[in-house]
Amino acid sequence: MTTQRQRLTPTAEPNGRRVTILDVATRAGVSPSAVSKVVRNAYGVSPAMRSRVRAAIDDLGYRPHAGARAMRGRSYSIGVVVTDVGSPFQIDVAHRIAVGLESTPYQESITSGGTSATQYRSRIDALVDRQVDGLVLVAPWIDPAEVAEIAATVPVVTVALHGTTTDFDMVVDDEELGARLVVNHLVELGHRRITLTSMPSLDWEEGFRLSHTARRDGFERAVRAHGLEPDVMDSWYSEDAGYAATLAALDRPQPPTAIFAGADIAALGALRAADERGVHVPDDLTIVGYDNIFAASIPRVSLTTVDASGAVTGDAALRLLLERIEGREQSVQYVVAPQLVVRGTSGPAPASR
Amino acid sequence: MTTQRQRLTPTAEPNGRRVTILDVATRAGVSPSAVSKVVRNAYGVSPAMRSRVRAAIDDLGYRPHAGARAMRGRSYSIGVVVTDVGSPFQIDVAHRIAVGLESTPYQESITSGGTSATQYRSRIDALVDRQVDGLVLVAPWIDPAEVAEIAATVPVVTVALHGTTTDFDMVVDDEELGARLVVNHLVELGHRRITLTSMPSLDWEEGFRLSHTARRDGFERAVRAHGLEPDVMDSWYSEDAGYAATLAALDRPQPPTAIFAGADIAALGALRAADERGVHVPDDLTIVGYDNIFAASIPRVSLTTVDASGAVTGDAALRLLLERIEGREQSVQYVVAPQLVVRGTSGPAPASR
DNA sequence: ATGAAAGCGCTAACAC
DNA sequence: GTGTTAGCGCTTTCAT
Repeated sequence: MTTQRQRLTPTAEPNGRRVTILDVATRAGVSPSAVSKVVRNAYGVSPAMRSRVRAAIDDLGYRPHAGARAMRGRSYSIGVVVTDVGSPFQIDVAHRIAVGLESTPYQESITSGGTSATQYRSRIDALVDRQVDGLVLVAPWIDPAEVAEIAATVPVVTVALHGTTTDFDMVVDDEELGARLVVNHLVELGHRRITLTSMPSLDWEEGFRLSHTARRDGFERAVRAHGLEPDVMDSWYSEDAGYAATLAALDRPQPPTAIFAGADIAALGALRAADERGVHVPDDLTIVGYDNIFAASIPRVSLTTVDASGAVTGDAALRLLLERIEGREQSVQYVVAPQLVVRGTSGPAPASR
Repeated sequence: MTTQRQRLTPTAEPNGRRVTILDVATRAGVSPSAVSKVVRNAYGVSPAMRSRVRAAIDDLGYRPHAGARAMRGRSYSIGVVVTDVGSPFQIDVAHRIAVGLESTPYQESITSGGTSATQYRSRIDALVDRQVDGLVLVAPWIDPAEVAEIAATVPVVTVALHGTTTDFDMVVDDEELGARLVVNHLVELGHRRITLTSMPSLDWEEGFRLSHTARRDGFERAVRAHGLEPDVMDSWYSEDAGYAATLAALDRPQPPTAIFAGADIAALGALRAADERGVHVPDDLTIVGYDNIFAASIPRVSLTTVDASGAVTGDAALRLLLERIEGREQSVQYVVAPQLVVRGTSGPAPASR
């Protein structure tokens, strides 16, 4: 009880001043550089000194000033930019990174990318201003050329950006495969008229593609492989758009027997459209999503979908990033295989007459 | 490790060095402090100088070094700690803060609080190390005494922490009122046997309460106001727990006619239990949740619930925090009224027929 | 193995 | 209104 126990706030000094490395050095009777070495687990400290310094650190409740560290060495923070905080996959990825970082000296700083490419870019810049030691960009909306520029300054790992580059690391769910799994599933069930509701590709998507484009490409390829002609409606990944697209599809003279909504959120809209029209799912119409969001698992919804495992993706992204920070020079691409999750909204095609 | 990196933004510097305030000053033919003033929109700069400096900044693509700024002045970053990234309310709050910050020089840094009080605390500490100018703590799991300590160092706004304090600002959804709205709704529908499934309170919750405790208190009070005896089951806010609690309640000799699940996620479990048992909702059993998560709005679910508006809450929290940073000394409590959202899972009590 | 000293990029006094 | 100067707390040579 005689010594200053570890204070919760770093203000063990008599005056309210923040505890600095100098205070610790004085207390331990060593030099500031010695303390610095201990803090960073650097080479060249005797065990004796190490323990004395550690004790002083505890006594004083010393915590290194991140800004000051960032000026000379590392900031020990890594930035994560997600585009859609409403996406469970993206949240999962971010969460896994946060969890994985717990056993490291790093801390994540998550930010949501905003609604435009400009905004997205400015978020990244702000992170770079904060001297993040690395960056994970989930489903980046900006031109990969820009990503490459950024990657020249700081290690970058992209998630859900499809393509090939030597400028940064990438982790992708194999969404072409995911789409193929869906198509195969549908064809096995006897479906021949399958409609995909998708999203328009972005301008820069040559060489690189975002999720929806990869899914569309995978869909078209898989459908053709079965000798069918792909039917794709340009829509959007939203509940309303899925609803509208489905109504339009059902209004055709020859409506599809299966709708692959491209994303669960759109599939929910499709489901609503079918329910309202009195079209029974899956007897009259099969609906499949992608993403395996939480709502898809609700028994009353029971949506057949594709699971991309944000956990595996997040783990991989973090590992790649830390490797880069440690000095790896070569770029790496990490591909995760998705899984089909068959639930209640998919069934045999209605007997063709 | 030290490969020659390319520059991030168009810079006139020949080597890859970062553009500093000195470079800008030289380019504009002024002093560094002048540049600093322009950047911070500080007082005492002539329009002529301002525009020259701005031009130099643009030419060079200068961006202030956040760490260096943090050493002398502000870090221009504010920390947001959420406990549950799966909670749409919390995500909403964080998102609104991010959006609100867009028109300010500040940037948010969101972090998820982890699964224990210790972890939660260490996340906060890491944020404080980064010299955040302010902190928003959403549903903080740590003892309010600790929050007060932190608030002595940096402005703090808590969200969803019920109580009174002069040490920090609070934004709360009036969850007692929310619970009362639910009870009144149920009683009006003729229900007399109403069961609340809730969560155990934390140790420190005397004087302060977290959401579930406030909801429980509100429930008990409202039920008594109608001359009934409160029936509360200790459970948890999860799908499985809601499921199990509902099965247990239905197994009673005198099962309830209405279950107030305390949270939507638990209500979904309750719904599953009822569906599995062949108990029709709402004819045989009414189920009500709280939070208005996305899944509650799906037509096939159509859950009656209470909406707390994460948007309004987030806006308020940010406003309060910025006021504090600007110098307000007095603490403020901001209470948001929730709204009952009546959907398809609530109906007239069966017993009264 | 340890410490002295020189900055990192910026802001805030205080000169002019 | 503008420039000069002195650090903020830390890491990193480079002595010893």
